[in-house]
Amino acid sequence: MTTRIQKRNRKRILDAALEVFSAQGFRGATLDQIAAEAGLSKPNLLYYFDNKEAIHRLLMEDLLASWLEPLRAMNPQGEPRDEIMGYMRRKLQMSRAFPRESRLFANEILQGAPRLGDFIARDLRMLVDDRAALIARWSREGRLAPVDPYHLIFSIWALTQHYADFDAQIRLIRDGTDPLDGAEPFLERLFERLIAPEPRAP
Amino acid sequence: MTTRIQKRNRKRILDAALEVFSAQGFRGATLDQIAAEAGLSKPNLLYYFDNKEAIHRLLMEDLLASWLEPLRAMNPQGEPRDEIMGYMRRKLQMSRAFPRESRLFANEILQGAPRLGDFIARDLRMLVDDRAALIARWSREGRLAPVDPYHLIFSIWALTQHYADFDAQIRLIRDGTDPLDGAEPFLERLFERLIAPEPRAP
DNA sequence: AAAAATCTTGACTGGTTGGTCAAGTCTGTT
DNA sequence: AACAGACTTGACCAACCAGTCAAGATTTTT
Repeated sequence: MTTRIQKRNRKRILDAALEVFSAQGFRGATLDQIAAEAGLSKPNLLYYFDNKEAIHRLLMEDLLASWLEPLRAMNPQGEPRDEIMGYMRRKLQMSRAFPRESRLFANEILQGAPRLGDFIARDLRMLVDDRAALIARWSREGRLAPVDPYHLIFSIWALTQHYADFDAQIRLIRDGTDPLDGAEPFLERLFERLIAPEPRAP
Repeated sequence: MTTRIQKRNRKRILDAALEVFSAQGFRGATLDQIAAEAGLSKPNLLYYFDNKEAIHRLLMEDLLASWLEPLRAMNPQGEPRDEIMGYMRRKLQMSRAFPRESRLFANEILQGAPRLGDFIARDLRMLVDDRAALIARWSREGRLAPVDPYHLIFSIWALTQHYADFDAQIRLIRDGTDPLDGAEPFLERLFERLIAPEPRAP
């Protein structure tokens, strides 16, 4: 049974850990930093989680579901262009709402995916293969421009996650204005032009 | 005066440090890892560099020049579409030739640009502002499609660097094939379609 | 109110990390 | 060969780090 206090403190710890791990990576983060950020003592942290690894693992597990969902939500029965634009919009929305989660994921990949390797090679890969096949079919049917489906998916990842992962850089260049200002119409146009099929020869 | 041995060992150390820093970030990397990677003892490392910070700083300084150059090489007198496509191609080439440098930079930005903040807010920003103005002019003159110049530059960064920074992920999904396979034609097409001006109304 | 269960922390430990140093080895010059 | 300067390293140190523990404080249950 989990008490009221447990709920509150576990949440505090995970939020603090997300802040620190997403900025410093697993090795670069310390329990002292996380404890300070959470407003708890270090032994108290370890009363709620077995060790540093366990905190990180839980964050990762929470990440996984939300990471697959937008792509999984793509509907094979839908209108191709709406489905792809919808996926792009959902990913962009996630970068806006969960930038730290995006950076946590980026850190994991930069380090060579030591903890998420299995998930990526199995779950994510299966889903991507499936969606790539779907997009390839749509292209073959002339409902999308002929386009490499894997690179299309990667380009959606790259463009949407960039706004969260490189937030610090964009802020410094654009002098504090929200990095995502104007991003949505720009990306709409970009992908619209990329996937719009040429008018068919009669 | 720098001797033959100094030259060789400094290079070894910087190469090893690039390997470790780009994968672990500054805080996550240890001198022992770098020393092992370089095939030298730790005190020997510190015979050639004052401290950990100094090694990292030198890597960063080397990075700066090569980071600005492709954008600086954009020619205001050139043909707009060639200049933008050329810039994209140069950036992609850099991701192919220097993936570790790209990841080193990504790590720095993920951490909030603690060491490169000044450079970004001053040098990079000035250059980007200048090129953005150039692109805006080209758009106004009808030589490019009307497009937000900042987001155009960011999209080139996002798409080209993604192949270096998320290399581990792409490899796991594409089962070992070179992540950059097919990337160049895909990006050519993407940016070609994005910036091609609509035929003018007569 | 008192007992039980839960929560909190100061003080500690063993291992790691960045960095020092004195003593030794190697290399180039005469 | 012998000397000077350059290079290398084992042994060490203080600070930091993940994690432990016993003792006390707080909350919940009876």
